[in-house]
Amino acid sequence: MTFARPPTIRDVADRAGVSIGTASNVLNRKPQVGGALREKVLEAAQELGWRPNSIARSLRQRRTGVVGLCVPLTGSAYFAAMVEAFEEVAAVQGHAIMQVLSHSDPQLELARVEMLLARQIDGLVLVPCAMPARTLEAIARSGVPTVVVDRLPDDQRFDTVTLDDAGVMRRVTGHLLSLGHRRVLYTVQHPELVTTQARIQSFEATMREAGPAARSRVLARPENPLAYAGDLGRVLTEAEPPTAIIASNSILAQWTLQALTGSGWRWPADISVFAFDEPAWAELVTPPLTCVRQPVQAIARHAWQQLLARLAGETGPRRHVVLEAELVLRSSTAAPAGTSEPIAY
Amino acid sequence: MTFARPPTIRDVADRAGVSIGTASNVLNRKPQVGGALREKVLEAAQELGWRPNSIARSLRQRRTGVVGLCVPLTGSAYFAAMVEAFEEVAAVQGHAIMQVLSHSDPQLELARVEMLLARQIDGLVLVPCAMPARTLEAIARSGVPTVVVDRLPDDQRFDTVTLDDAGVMRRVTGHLLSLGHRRVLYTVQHPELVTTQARIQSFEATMREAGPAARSRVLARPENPLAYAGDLGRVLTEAEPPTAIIASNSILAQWTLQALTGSGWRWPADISVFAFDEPAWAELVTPPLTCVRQPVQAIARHAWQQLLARLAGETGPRRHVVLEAELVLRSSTAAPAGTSEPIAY
DNA sequence: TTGAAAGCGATACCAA
DNA sequence: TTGGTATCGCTTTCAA
Repeated sequence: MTFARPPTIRDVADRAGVSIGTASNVLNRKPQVGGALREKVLEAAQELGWRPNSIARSLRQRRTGVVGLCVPLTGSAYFAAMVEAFEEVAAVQGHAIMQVLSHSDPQLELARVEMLLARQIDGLVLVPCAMPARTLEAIARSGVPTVVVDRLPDDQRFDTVTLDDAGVMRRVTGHLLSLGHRRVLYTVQHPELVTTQARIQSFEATMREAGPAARSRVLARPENPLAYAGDLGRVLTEAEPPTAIIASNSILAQWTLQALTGSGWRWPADISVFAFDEPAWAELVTPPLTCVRQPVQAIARHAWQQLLARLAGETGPRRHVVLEAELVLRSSTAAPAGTSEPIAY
Repeated sequence: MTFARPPTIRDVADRAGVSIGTASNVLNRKPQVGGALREKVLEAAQELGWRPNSIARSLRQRRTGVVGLCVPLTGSAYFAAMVEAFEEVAAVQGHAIMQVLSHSDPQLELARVEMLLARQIDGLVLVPCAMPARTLEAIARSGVPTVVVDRLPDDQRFDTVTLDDAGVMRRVTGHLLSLGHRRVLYTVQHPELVTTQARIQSFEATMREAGPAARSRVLARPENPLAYAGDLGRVLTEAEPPTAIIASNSILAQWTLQALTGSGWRWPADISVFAFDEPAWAELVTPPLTCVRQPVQAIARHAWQQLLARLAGETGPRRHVVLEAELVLRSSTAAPAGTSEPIAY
């Protein structure tokens, strides 16, 4: 059995008895093509089972139709949804997505993004990790159209699509305050993220505005569920423990509920729980989880649209889209035990 | 501001005063390269900020270093983990992964895979959807080394890595039987999947062996959580309702618990629940969920290793790896109410 | 060792 | 309209 190499456009042209230029024109549905030869070429291509070699095409056209996507991970519901959203919207126009994971590590992020750039991606969507300076520089130098998503709101070198973190956090905190909470704990995994910092600031400012009795507190960078459970246990057994917890993502939300369950605390009776992200299990736990539903589809749609505009040659100033998130109030938040009276907020 | 096109290897060669062949040799760390020129070339490349154009390289070498990955979706914990596992193992050797989603639709699957093939991927990992015949044919015709994962155990055209579905189901069913259950419901989303069929057969056979009192029942193809809740409610209010449910994946597990919660049924008091897949929330629900932990890492590792062997030119007969899964017994399964006595199994 | 030149498979321009 | 040919950026013989 002989391994014939896949037929090239030259084989097709030969078989149809035309030049390869003509064959190319036919096979790319160019208008200037004659009815007679047209048939022969298509027939020949059909018979030979010709498939375009998009590598060769990419080299010549200087575009690959591939868009890079770099996210920290896909295990979180949030990023998984984002990846699916991009895949869907990309396929529509025949784009392919090459996805890499940074594992929240600046070095890995840089390496993976450089790999994408070397592969001549036409555009890039980046959800940066905490210290993305070198990555961003490499991207800027490359000149590849890029949309930065979800973190890093105002870099003037890139188009961005972000959440209104401060605004969302203000509403989240406000909701807890209005329930009567005055001591609130905010737990975060990556305090260095711009996103996180905006949230922390907004959290603390909002708490301050609530008056002198309000105590805000931040628990940062838990290593693993066990260590986190330990930290939480310590905080919750202090003299004046928090009466509500805000978890900064679905992983921390999970760790939080696990820790509470493990120690026999109940929510919202012993402590209210509010989570950023809407995990799949939000309605499965009892009582169900109050959380922030981030507009993943809208993020993907805006980012893609912006990227397409740049790919089409749009050269205007950088655009910064800021989206709002929705608070989904369920039963894991309630007035703290022994509340005097709720306060309108 | 002028947009200089990125420097090519020719620019580097010119600047270093050598031929492009020599430059290429230096930049690819070929041994036959002289110490004097070597420095000059590297310096020139550095100064110009030269980056290899891997499209050009791919065209010449007839390999891209890209491996395609086609999975039904990434929303499920199982596939998300699989994607991460592949990404990790691929990056080690400088391979890139181009991922597409079939959304469990044969047509989409075919289209996406053909796109991958047109892009000259070196190899492919496919988790096929239910009716993959045409996709498989296209792949076989293309000659691209392919590993089929997780479904389709014995196709002689491809290497495969699968679970021992029959064996796992036998153990799952056996566990329920040994707890004393005699009426068991198995709910599945895609009854056409070879995997599912193997599970169903094994389920029914194992139940039959348990004697004439044993009743097995399969609920197939629920459309959505609501319809499923309706179906379940109907079955559970019959004269002799099942005392245990086996859910075929984490999505059905979620729907099941939601339906039970919604109707006020409790597990395992009213009904035991056993799930294939280990969702992130398995330990978050109360009581925690008994489930089948599938060896995702091992699957990815085996598949990748097999693919690398083929890429390296190995031509032996097809290899079919079958892996075992682990039963994680938690509290959502227990003896049915009013059991006379458990039966060793 | 180094250089020159021939591809890789397609597109795009220009002449016929 | 069609054909011939240069070209995309790089690797890889093959001579020198």
